[in-house]
Amino acid sequence: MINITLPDGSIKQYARGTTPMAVARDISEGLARNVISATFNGKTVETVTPLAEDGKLVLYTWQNPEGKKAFWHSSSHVVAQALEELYPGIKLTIGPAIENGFYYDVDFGEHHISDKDFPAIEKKALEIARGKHEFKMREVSKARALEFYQEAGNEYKLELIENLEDGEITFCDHDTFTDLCRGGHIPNTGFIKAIKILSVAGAYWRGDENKPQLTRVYGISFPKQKDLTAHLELLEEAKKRDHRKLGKELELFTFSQKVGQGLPLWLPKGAALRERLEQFLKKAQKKAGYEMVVSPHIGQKELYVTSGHYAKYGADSFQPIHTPKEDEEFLLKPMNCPHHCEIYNARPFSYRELPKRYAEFGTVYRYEQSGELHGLTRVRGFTQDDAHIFCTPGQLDQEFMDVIDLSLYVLGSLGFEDFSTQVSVRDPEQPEKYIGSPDIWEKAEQAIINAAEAKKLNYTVVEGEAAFYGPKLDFMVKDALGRQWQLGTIQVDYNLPERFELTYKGNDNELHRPVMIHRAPFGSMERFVALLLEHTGGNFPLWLIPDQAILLPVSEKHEKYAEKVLNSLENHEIRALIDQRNETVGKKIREAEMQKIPFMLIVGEEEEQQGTISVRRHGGEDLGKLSVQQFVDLVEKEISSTLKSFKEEKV
RNA sequence: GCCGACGUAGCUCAGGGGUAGAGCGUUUCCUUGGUAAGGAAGAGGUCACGGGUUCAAUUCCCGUCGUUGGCUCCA
Repeated sequence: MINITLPDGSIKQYARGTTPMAVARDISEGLARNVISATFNGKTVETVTPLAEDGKLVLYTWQNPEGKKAFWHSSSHVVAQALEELYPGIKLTIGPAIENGFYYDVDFGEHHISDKDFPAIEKKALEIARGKHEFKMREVSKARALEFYQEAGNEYKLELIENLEDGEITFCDHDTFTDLCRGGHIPNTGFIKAIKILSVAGAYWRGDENKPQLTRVYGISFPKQKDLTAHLELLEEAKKRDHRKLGKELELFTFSQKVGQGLPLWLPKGAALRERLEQFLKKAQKKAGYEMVVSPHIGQKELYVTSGHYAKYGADSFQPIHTPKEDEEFLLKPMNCPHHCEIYNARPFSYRELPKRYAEFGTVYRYEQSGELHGLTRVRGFTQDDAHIFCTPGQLDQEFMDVIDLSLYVLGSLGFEDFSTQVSVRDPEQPEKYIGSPDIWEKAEQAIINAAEAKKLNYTVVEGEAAFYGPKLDFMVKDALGRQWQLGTIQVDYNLPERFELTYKGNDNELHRPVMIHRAPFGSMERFVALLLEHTGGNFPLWLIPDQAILLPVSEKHEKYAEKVLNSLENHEIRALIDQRNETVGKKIREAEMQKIPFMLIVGEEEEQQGTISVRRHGGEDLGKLSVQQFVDLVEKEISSTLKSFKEEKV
């Protein structure tokens, strides 16, 4: 007999060789029907794997992420079988589960597939799934495994097997299909009731652009047809919220082929919105002791050689700008920090004067590869809400925590409640990727973790994600559809002060190196606006939205009155406009709704008589007739409830 | 940059070897209206660009540019 510990802590005895499925059946018939995956002592096992020792067993259903993983991984086997049957001679490589679904990387050889082929693949895969074929794992010797794929002529699988130890190689069979596989499957293919092939894309073998390019087939599957329908609806919703679509509809920004790809043009409404975001942050930064600085868009190449950016990004950035003078070269600035270092260098500082906090909405240029460009989230010219804090090593912890406060204030004011943070540290395996000595890195990493602890942030540490000049803390925001975005960033930097020979005089009358903090709570204005658009679906917070109210005169007779109301709204700094078109009220309302304007103010005979406005909220709620003053109060109250000032005194 | 898809009116899209269509928008006229589309008429297109095949190309083929889904990278 063996002792099986379940997640609730209970221990049950079973005959040696029992299976997770048998345990599930012992607990309840219902669980047995739903269990699709299990871990034993932390290791993924099949639901039919015999358990030979005491241990902890966790059973998973579709409701658990682990269950979904097994489900999607199993689905990739089924799709792979379908592909092999439809396109004989293709070479399969790897087919893992991903966050939402799975993919299979395939060398299609002579075959070409496009989205027109998806329905046939889905049909074939579903046919296979309906056969309720069991997934059966078996151990295979390395020699046998190599032989199998040599016969199949699949050099990719051979490469995978070469890197595995004899004795740990397993194959998985279902129906007529066999694949090299580590394991973690659902009991049989019959659980898969809905399969959707989502897209195909190129992907290099092992992510290396020097290796052959494979075709990656993305798909997703579900245990119920209605789950697939719901998922497709979510994708539709994401499409509706796409910032590129909304940006066009709401006239915020555009792109021009003539100007160049990846170079956004901000339209008046978008520019004004950006301006409000900047003012909002400037106000908070002023309170937090920042000083604004301004630096030009280009700098001598030498500047970036000193900073190390040239060595790191030179090849991938805009090529140097030459002047009439021989050998003189300038670069479009890829970052603001070198300029700010030189601003710091403008005069000597005493430790009594630190920290210095230099802020600038600095526009930077990076030559992103054309395939990387995406709406406003990945562009070639963008404005960072950048600042660099120069402080003594002793001030670092406090400064870092203050920046966290500022970032939290920014997120709170814009309605992001669901976020986490990530501490990015070195990859210990690749020290050559980073500049600066290991002990300096060690100190910087520790400072960040200390601050995150002190601020009780929900954080995870990720190795290898640090910038080349220092570790960082990133804010990861979940938007309304649950998608993760990387936003503001705070980075510690001991390297640039060294490179630019920054100093301050300490109380010992000696020169010391300051520490630098790079930080950008928005990240970049472009990306932040994109995220806000997708998060809010275009329904920005009232303080930020381009048009807060629109006056809708019932007929031309009431335009004069509408203008009068508009005037007094403007005196109260409410952004409003009048729809003066010769259209019916119904039509004006419909279009104001589609423009997502928060308040529709209907003015007609009655309102003019009473000196009121009829207020309709976006979405249809009727707030009745209000005086202009009552409406102004309403707007002001709503704004002040979301937009508190930074470090507001409690009264 | 690489692989796939796409590029038709200001916008969203249909069409297809014989030089083009819808809805919305826009213009003009009628209508002066009460909480998500009042009516009529008109204007608007070198079918992304360049080449090839063809009697004939917007349609088929090739290339370029751009957009897009990924790969690598990053704010």
